[in-house]
Amino acid sequence: MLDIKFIRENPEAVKKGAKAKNVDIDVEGLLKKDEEYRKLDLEAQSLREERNKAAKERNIEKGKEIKEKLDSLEKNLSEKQEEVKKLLLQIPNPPKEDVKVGKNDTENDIVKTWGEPPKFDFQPKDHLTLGEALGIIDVERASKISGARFYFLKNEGALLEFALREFAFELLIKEGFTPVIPPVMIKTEVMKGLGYMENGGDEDMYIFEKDGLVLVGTSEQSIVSMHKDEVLDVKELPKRYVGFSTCFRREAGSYGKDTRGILRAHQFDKVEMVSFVKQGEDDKEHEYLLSIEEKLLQSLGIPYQVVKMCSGDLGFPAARKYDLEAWIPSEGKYREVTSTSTTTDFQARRLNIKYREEGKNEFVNILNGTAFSTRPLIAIIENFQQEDGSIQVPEVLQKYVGKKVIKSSK
RNA sequence: GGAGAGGUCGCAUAGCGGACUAGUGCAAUGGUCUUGAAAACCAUCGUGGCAGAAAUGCUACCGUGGGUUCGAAUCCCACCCUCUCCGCCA
Repeated sequence: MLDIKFIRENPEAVKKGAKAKNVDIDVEGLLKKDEEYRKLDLEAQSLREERNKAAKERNIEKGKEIKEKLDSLEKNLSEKQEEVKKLLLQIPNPPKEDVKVGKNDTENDIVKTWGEPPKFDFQPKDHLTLGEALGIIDVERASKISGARFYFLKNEGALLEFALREFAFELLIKEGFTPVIPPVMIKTEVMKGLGYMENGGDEDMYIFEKDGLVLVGTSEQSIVSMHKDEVLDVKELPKRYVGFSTCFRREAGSYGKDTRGILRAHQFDKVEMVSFVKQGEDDKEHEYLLSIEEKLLQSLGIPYQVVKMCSGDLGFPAARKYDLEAWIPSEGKYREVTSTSTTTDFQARRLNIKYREEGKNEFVNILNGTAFSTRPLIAIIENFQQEDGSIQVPEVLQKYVGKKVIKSSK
């Protein structure tokens, strides 16, 4: 959510930002409604003033008269307020100055490439073929009991995932992040507050009507909401969390896309970073989160490229976003494995998360980034495959997996 | 699941239809005193909105949403949450 005052003063900038994101908004309509709202509000205020006076004087007759007027006025007022709010919530966070204006993912820029794609003197297999043969991934049985887009991770498959998690947690705790395991179900109201249920976002969610709960699509949703309606002490900032949780996505509208293997599933695990920083310090923090994500992939030895999203490929709350794409040999291309975004004060305003400095309250800036998810597992399996179908375990993960090579036990 | 208690300003507590313009204590901030500190004392001290150049004024907010009333923190209804006890259960 943007500050209505900012919109009043910078309507052109707001329009420009929305256009760059391909979002249709009605700024003029919003400002007109806002003006009407303020006019009504002023009237209501002075009526209430009279009402309070009359009550104090025990002027029952006059009080009754005012009450009647006020009742209808307040009804209009709250309707108008709803209309303003509805329009306000439809306005996306404008992209940062340095973000290229572009239509969609075809206009994203590769800003960095690290490592060399491995050269195989045999035909590399994909992660599912390898995983099934090694007995570490089982999609067939998962579909028997849960349907499409589910998987079992078994044996070293399960261990590899724990290894990624442990490795990420150890590194991030050293960096001062607070480890956290958040709830994976949050109230529908809270999810709405996050702004993820608008524009059809609810189509991608598992919703429990009876309990008023929603399964999170990323632990960012629980962790960011953790400080909802709080005023943080400036001394606590930057406040950084590393969370682990299972994530749930209906993947509606992605039928036929990435159906093979475990790249796109209804349920997967993710280690997520969330930072709360002072107003204006998000650029620095964004580079920091990016550097951590790079360090993690580098430690594994996975070749990757950093892609800076153009305006049209940014989500609704993001002002800047980087994707880290790992090399996937079976596809012969880079695929997104992690990403990081700054939402500036957009989410904070919506969730009412502030910090106090020198007696003044200010909205925090909130950023998020993936440390690891199940996806890097795919990159490991494919990049470190051997001709005999075994997989070399990255050195940094060996102590967690307990071996250097994953071989078929058959 | 059953029975009870309770949600008030950062924290703790008072208030249970009209002087509540929400009191008090603690914490915090500034100051006095002190070589420095502690203590003591003095002062300041909730959030949002609107109007205003500003000083300031008005208004809303006592878990949330409705209702009763000229007037609600206070009464009524619904919901949410927390705690205690019992039952069940990782």
